[in-house]
Amino acid sequence: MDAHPAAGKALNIHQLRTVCSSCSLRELCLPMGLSRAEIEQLDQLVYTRRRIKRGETLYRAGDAFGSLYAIRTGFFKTDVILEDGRDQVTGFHMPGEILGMDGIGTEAHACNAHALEDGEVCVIPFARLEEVSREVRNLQHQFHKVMSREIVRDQGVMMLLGTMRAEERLAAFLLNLSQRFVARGYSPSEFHLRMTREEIGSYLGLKLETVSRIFSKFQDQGLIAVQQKHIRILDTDGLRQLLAYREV
Amino acid sequence: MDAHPAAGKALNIHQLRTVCSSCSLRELCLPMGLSRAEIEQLDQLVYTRRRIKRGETLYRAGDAFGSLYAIRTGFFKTDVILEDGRDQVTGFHMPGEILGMDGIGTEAHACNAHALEDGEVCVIPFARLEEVSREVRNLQHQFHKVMSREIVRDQGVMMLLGTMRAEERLAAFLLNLSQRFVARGYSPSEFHLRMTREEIGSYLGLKLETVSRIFSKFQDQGLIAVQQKHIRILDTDGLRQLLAYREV
DNA sequence: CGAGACCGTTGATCCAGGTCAACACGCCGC
DNA sequence: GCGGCGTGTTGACCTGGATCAACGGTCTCG
Repeated sequence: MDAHPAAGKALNIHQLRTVCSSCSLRELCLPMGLSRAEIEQLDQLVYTRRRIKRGETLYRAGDAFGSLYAIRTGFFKTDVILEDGRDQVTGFHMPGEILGMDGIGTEAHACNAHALEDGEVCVIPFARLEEVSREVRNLQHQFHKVMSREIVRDQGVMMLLGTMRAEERLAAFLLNLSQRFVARGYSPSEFHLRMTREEIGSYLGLKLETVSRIFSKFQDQGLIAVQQKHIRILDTDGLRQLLAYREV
Repeated sequence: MDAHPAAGKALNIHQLRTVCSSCSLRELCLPMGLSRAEIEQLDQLVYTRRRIKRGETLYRAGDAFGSLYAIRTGFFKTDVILEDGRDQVTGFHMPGEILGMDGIGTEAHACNAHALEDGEVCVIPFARLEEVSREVRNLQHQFHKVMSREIVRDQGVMMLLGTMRAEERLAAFLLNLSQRFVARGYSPSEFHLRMTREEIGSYLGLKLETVSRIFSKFQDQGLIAVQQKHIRILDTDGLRQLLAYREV
């Protein structure tokens, strides 16, 4: 801690830490592809952060929609719950990803977003985002891309749920996580699962016992090493072949 | 046919038929909620139509993305195909719905869009849409809502594929179609399925035999009357209860 | 209007994954 | 350090829907 910060420069350390232009995730998040000047315009609208503790919700289905949230740190899940209690995890979300776009259409959130570990999000007031993106062409386009990619991601999940067998689903899940960890500078082959077997199962349309069994099977086959939530991928190609493999 | 159209007024019958402001779907489609003046600005960018014959594709996965498409007439399906040939129908689409948003993120389409019957779409050049929506606040917002609703729709499909049993899936499917037909002024209880059992199965993550069997079962139970592709819903509440019904 | 290709239905059988049950292993607070 | 609870593993068994197979209906196009 600087006892005597140089005047001016250090004045806004807190703000500096808060803005997109100095954020280490800017290459993954909404500012992706924007120029320095454009990111500075983004800075003007993203000035609030929110800390979420593990187990807490960022928003719930039915909550009035007002903002999007960019994940800064922590791991989140989104889910939808039916009246009868069945729930479907619709996604796991990492730093740099945007949450809350489900709320735009109806002014109310359609799903629940939970923190799987303590984390922090940047609050992006949506009306302001629309305002600024009317002026910053690239921001507008970038935001459209983010939404579009969410639609494509969802199609991938449908494919997984609709056509794949249990082993393929798990393999696809692990490879997808691995890829996303790499993009964030983490190891592609060794990571900590923040979610339970039940949550993985819900996401993949499987029961927790099945998830557990297949992890054990993959371990027996030398594809991965599992120790509770700690996963090490030993044979990426082997996992890939599980996906590619088809009788004909 | 007017042999002697009144001068002036009839000059642009073709154009009149082409613009959003005189389109009967404007309450469902992109112009939803826009003022007369705003819709006229939309007219300036939507001036091309494209006819698609049954069985033809509107676009294919990998095609360069340039435009969105608003369905004017006809029934479409979108699907994703894996290298090994398995395919997943990701949606069935009716007049007033927007196709192509999957392409924005990567500049290339991520799925295939096929016409299930002869139809016509309005071509919406995407760069122009972004341009105009930078000027027309409500158009911008409306477009964001359309994308958001697509995301929410996808979450519904995930729920269906991930947590529902075969009968529930079919019941949900029929109720969803019924609802969308009503919104378009058609009968809620009697309609023609444009897709095959196999396509329904693909969408619902079931095999065509299962779809066929459950249709027969629903018929035996007096819930619906099926004759090939012609469906009559006899007991809407009965179908709803299939969804609501849970052991606890 | 007749042949052939789809498309849909139904029956018999099979099996992937669900269900139920027991137990093991952290991890927490006391 | 101990009891209890949430989480994960594994086994035995069951079942919903897949698979395989046969056949009937209907749309299409020459």
